[in-house]
Amino acid sequence: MESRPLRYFVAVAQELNFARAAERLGIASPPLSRAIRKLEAELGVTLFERTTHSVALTPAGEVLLTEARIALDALDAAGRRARRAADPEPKLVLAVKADADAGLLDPILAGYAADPASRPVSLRLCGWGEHTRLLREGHADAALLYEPFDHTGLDAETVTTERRVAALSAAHPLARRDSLSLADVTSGPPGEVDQFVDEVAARHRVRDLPQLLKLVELGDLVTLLPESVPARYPRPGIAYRPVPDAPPAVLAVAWPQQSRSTATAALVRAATSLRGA
Amino acid sequence: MESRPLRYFVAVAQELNFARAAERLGIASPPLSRAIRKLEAELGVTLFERTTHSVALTPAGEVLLTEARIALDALDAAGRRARRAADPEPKLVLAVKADADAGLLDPILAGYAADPASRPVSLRLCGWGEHTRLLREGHADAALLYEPFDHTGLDAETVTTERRVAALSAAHPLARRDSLSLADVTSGPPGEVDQFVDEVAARHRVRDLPQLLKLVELGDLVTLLPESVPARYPRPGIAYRPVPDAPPAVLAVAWPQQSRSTATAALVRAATSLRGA
DNA sequence: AGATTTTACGGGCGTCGTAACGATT
DNA sequence: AATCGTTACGACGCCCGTAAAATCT
Repeated sequence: MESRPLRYFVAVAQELNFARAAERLGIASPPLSRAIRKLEAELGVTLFERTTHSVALTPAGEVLLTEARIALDALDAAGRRARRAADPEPKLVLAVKADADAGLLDPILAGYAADPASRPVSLRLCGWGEHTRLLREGHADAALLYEPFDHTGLDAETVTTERRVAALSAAHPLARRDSLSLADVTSGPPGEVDQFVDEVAARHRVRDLPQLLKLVELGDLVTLLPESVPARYPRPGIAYRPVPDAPPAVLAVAWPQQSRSTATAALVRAATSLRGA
Repeated sequence: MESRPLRYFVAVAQELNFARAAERLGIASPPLSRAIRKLEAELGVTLFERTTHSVALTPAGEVLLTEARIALDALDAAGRRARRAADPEPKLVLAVKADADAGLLDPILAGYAADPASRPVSLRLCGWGEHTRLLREGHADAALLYEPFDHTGLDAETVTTERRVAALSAAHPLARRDSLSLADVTSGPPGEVDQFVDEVAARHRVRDLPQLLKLVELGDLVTLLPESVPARYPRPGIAYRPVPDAPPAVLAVAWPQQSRSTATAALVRAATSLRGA
């Protein structure tokens, strides 16, 4: 199994259209069509159900898509990590989303710097759910992120857990109460709080916390945040109210499972050693 | 990054000899030499320190070797899993080493068969430490195996924990005692028991339990075994003695981390539901 | 009729193999 | 002298691109 046909396959599977996929790959349609047929022949499996005006994945194709993404990520990561291993002054790259650190980034870095195995740290700021991709593709050595996330190929340790607060407009009727319950906020089935939080952000096309808070201030939405946020983002127009029955927010440090780096291990030590504090 | 040069690289890194690696790959030396140079150029990194009569990996090469193995395994696994996904009557392949099941294989299979999500099971018997390779390369859907093992790319749950017993010749002086301590048996630093067990087997080139017991009977060695063994392998010439201070043997069920198969999930349920019993 | 995938054909680039060279033990 | 990695060179094959055909909406 070669990697190039697999890249072609992923492109087609994403576009579900040979012409567009070919364009994205920078080749013409015919070679692409043949490459896919050859791949199907090699595997002895039909990957796409094609009619002239529609392309759909077969069950085998679905499986290959998820597996192929993993394999191709690993391939990219291999090259990138080898390159970085040749760096005479290797930096430790830590992926963090702005403000998604429970205020612990500085103490973690301070504790890390004191470790003899530590290295200079390069922060890689990233957005929603990018952490895991950066780790899997070899762009980052470690990441600081909130659960839940896809643990595939990663190891992780909990850094801290926080209670949640609801953020709502100061003018909102619920703001008059001192404390809220989960049902007041999510209005959905319980136990899906993490999904709820992600969906709120995704639905409004919000990419960072200040934007989200702006929408809250305008009364457009109510959301749940870790309790470390209010102290760092006081807003006159926003009321933060505890939600005692909401499950806690879990901040974790994650790293590629196969990592054998002592520098990464030291960072994990530094991050987890704050749990007691 | 293409997969073929990476396969070539792994071959050279394993053989540390271009000629032998080329032979193993079924090509001549020159193309291999050029492929490696090209790969080094692409990465901008030196992978081997070559003098005419010695080839050694650079640090970057070491990193690439471990990463490349993972990526190539994932690539193979992708093809194999896609093939198997096209099977209209898919079987669940369970990797087990003979006698390394704490006697739980039958109950697990029985419980599994009762699950509506279950499928016909095909047992894949394997040897020392092969389980993880079978999982990673897509040959097996799940494995039943003792800790410790390399968890990279795998998820696992504990099935059961067992106390350990020492197996020694009935004629051995220690056999007169009712109970032994760890120090009597390992004679090495403590806390390395799992390593000790593996090494005993590796050192004597033993591939299965009956062979190992034969050596024990002859008085050639003393080893630690899970306490489920004596009942299934009574031997007049062998004394089994409890070792209370030995850490327990942990039997686990493992599966590829990215698995979304309900059939695999059902097997895991069946295996872990025996914990209480 | 329009859009899309697939077959047909010709050209180029990559990779391979044989042969010769250089270097080290 | 022998062994091993590398360079040189000629050839084969795979993959690509353009053009045309087939098929479904």
